[in-house]
Amino acid sequence: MGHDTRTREILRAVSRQAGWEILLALRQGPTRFSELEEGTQVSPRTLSERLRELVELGLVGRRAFAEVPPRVEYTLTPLGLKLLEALEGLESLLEEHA
Amino acid sequence: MGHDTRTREILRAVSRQAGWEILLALRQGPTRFSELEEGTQVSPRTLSERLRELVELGLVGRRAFAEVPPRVEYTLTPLGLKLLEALEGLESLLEEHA
DNA sequence: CAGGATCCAATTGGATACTG
DNA sequence: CAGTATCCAATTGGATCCTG
Repeated sequence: MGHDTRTREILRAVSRQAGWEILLALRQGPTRFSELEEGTQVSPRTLSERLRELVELGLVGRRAFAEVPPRVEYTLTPLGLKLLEALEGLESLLEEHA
Repeated sequence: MGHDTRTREILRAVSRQAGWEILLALRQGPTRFSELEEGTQVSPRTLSERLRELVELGLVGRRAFAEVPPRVEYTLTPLGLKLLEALEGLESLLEEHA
């Protein structure tokens, strides 16, 4: 384990269940838990776990509103956006080479 | 599931056990199975599985020599090298932002 | 609505022993 | 040497039900 641990954690999170889909969805703007649930077709258990990871890694922001019923919005952080763009760059690099 | 499946498989493979370490080791030049085993500290089971994936994905090349005892050398393909470089670029992008 | 808790199934990976 | 086979432990994720 070296200084690259963080990068690997990020790659791991993104490549795991619903990771990539969440980032794509959030690029459209702030998104609620239930919207992500529909969009990603993933179980609440997994969705909440993945979101927690992504928030912890600084890729996703979480904002809770004191309302009834409760509302929580997830957003892409600037870092999350950069990552997503970098990954898409990587994607086209791989496509050329296919 | 869309056209990005391949990219995700690649990210997944690299972020899994010994994935990244294999690519790093291979950049030094052709490497044998046993050398990778020592270098990555991973079980033969996992190492062989990961290598098979990476070969299948086109990131790693495999060359077997008809010798006794047998010799097999793994190398980085041009695509593997590009990927590694891209990932390192991503790494420094993430570090700035840490 | 946004999750947490629980139980279970599938996947992943280690340890060890074995073979072409 | 370069793996494969087997058995087992740990991790991951789905389904379902529950709650602040």
